[in-house]
Amino acid sequence: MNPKFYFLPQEKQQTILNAGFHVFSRNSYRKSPMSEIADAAGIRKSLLFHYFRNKKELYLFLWDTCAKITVEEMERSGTYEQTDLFGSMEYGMQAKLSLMRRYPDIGVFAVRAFYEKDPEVSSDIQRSMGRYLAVHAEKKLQKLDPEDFISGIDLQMMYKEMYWASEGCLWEYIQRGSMDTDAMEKDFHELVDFWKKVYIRKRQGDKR
Amino acid sequence: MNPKFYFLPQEKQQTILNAGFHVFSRNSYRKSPMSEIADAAGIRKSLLFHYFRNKKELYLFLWDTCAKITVEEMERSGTYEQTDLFGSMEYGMQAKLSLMRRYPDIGVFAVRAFYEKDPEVSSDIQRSMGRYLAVHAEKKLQKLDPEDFISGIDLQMMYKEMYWASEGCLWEYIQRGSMDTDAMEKDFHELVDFWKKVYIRKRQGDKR
DNA sequence: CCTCCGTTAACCGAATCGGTCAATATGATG
DNA sequence: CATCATATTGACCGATTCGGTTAACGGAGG
Repeated sequence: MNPKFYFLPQEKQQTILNAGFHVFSRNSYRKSPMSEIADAAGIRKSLLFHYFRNKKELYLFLWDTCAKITVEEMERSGTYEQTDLFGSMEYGMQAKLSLMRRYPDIGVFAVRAFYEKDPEVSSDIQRSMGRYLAVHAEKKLQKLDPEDFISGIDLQMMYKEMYWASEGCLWEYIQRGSMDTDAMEKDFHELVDFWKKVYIRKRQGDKR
Repeated sequence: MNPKFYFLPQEKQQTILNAGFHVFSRNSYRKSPMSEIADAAGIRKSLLFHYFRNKKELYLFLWDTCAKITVEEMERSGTYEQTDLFGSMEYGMQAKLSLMRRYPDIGVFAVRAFYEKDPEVSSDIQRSMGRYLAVHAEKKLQKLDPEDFISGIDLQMMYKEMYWASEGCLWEYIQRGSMDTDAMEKDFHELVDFWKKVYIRKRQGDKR
């Protein structure tokens, strides 16, 4: 990638990145034309080729950038330091939302890239994935105290259910095409509120 | 559409339909080549054009077929007659699963077609949608008796949460690319079980 | 042998693809 | 104004792919 790209004004860089995320998130690698990305970025195709030698380079650059800023955002938000389940859930959501406000299509792009089958890029994606695959939050489950939740509840199932619900909510917005992050934030917040009310054990002496 | 298509053996019809659902569900209308569909169906492109005059005709035929068999399956399964919320949820899921066993990509196809923007087909899709848009299950909510559920629960939120969770679960399978309907059935069933345990009010004198 | 018909190979013109490059626009400097 | 470096573009290329057509193939039945 041409280092001159980094000297572009932040805003222009972001526009180009978003154009890439957008097109690659809606089509497979092979069916994502550079021309379409250039159009979405408001520049000419030739300029896009000026910054990135070829399509593959742009694609992998987007993938790396995606991983980089995701990790940055997660650390910045303090999600990892949260010990409470619902707290970390909400923090994680906030991080995701803040990311999606700057890069609306980054989430779908990441998923699609991860499952991309095209031999021209799939191996590179999978290889670099090994580096980024952090020890996922599943560990959280073992630290949960059953006494904090309503009696008899299957904590693993609860966690899975919560995960699916938030993904399903996200999916609804994705399908619609418009990424109204404010509405999403509201929905997510209501979800967490609902979970708290339903799943948390009410102890005698608790306020509320 | 060439009426000869109907005289094909059921199995071959289904193979062609599935090939169409598959390709159109993974790419936009414009980026779904007829050749790819023919390949997926195991026939030559020219034969595909023998049954369907052009791409648009095939696409709209798939859309109509999709609507038709969905309605059929819903009626056959008896989902509409279910009065109990979780019962209708489970019946609906079973109907969806039975559909997806025969037509693995029909669900994603339907969603994608509904949001398709290409001017060559979007207007036709939207127009015919008006005919199929049944009075959705949302009415169910008003018939629910709050006494049946744990006290203080927001029923609307509960319903929304359940919907999202099932969609999120579905999404996970879609992304993975493989439609393991048996595993899905297991997951869905466990979900409903979980909901029942958590949301239903336990009355004194209830068995279990 | 012929006829019928499902099926195909070969082909067509147009469009699109990734990528190149000479030319132009822009802006700073002297 | 002239000069020069840099940012950006238009025009172009060869290869491929697209939707769609058509003549011919090949097997079954008479």
